[in-house]
Amino acid sequence: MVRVRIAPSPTGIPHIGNTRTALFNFLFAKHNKGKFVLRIEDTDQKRIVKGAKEAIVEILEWLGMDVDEMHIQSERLDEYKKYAKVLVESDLAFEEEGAIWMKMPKGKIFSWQDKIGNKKISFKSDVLEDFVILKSDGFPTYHLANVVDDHLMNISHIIRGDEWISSTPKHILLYESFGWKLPLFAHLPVILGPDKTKLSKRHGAKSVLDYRSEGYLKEALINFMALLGWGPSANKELMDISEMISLFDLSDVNSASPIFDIKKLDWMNGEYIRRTQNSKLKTQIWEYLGKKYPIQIIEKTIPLARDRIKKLSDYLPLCEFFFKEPNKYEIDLSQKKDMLRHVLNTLKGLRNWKGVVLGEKMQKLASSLKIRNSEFFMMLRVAITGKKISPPLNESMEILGKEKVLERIKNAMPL
RNA sequence: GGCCCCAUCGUCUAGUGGUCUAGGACGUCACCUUCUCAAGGUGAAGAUCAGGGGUUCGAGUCCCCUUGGGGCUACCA
Repeated sequence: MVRVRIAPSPTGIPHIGNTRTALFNFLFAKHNKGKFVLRIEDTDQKRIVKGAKEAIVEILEWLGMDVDEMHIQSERLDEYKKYAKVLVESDLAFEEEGAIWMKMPKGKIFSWQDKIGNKKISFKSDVLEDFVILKSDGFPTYHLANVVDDHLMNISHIIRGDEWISSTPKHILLYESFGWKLPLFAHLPVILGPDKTKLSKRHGAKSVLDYRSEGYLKEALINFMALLGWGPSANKELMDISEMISLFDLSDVNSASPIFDIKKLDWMNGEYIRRTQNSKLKTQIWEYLGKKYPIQIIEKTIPLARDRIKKLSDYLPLCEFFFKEPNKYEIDLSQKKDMLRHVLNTLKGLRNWKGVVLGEKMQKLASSLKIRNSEFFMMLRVAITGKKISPPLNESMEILGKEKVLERIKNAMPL
């Protein structure tokens, strides 16, 4: 029975690095029809950040990584004390200054076969030192709590970040001292930032919640994280979660540290937006914007916007003119008064207010005014939207409606 | 400093001794399409597989060294 766990400490909001570790655990568990356990490692009281635990749970829920069990270490203090005592009684540990220390034996070699890269890693015990397993405040250190819990919770595979490699010999010592069976270890290479150093809050690594509020889709984020250090042999890129689950294999995980490149995430997010059904995208944008804009108008604009946005947050800058009048014009229209008047007069008499019809009319008008199409449309675009970049004008005018279009052209004409 | 891990286009990667004068994706550039911007289509540039030694008939793929990068070295996790 495969049982894996993620063991975050509630010292901050998880970023891409922690979350990818969770994802790999999740994929591995599901692929093997095993269990996915969440264990909050809140054994360092000083570093606990309020709300972090809730954020961890929220992120897992948002991404759809449902946990089968949840444990909290601070509720299990008796357990750790009990096992620390066992070690003291068998003379493998000792007490000093209120803390309990594990004795590091000499002349031993600790080694294991790591599932990432399928390589043997070994450490000489002589370079290691005695270490604290129970702190003087009564809380265990990571090493003790981790080993005790992983054993008690029947964890079969420990899939965690690379930064734990140097601690693994300590954990092996503990397992051996208790006479417990060793789990399998898989140490994931850490994700590096563009500066090639470890992704961390200190380096401004954004929390996963930040990505959500910037308008990234969970499907895109998951897909992107999965590809950081994992290359399915099929060489597939765009995959939904069920495909990832069926393809996932620890032996396909790279040993080298990947660098986080947001450009590819942006592209992927755009891909996912383009694959989202109109009706679903409409709701997502409406909710993303705090339900403040009329959903009927959003709905009409979706076909025009979907190919033009990479993130949900790109929608408003592109489509804001549908909801309110421009308050400035990106091009000076002061020399265009005559032309705008022509447009106004032509449009006034128009009965059939459809994009195609508008298109034909405008083309004709442009040629009769002897002005290049592109120039003509640009003038009109700025007059109506205020901007040099907008969705296609004819369709936008149709959505906006005759009344508003006429009004805007009028307002754009300098006195 | 010590110990450990790592090394294929700018980035994510495919590649597990011969089919690799190294494939795909993002990004970049050009062209097509076009009312702007996108999207889409076509194409291009971009990696002497970090460097040097081996092993082998043959190495990106195995071994060693060097270099570079990263991690750990707390009564943090």
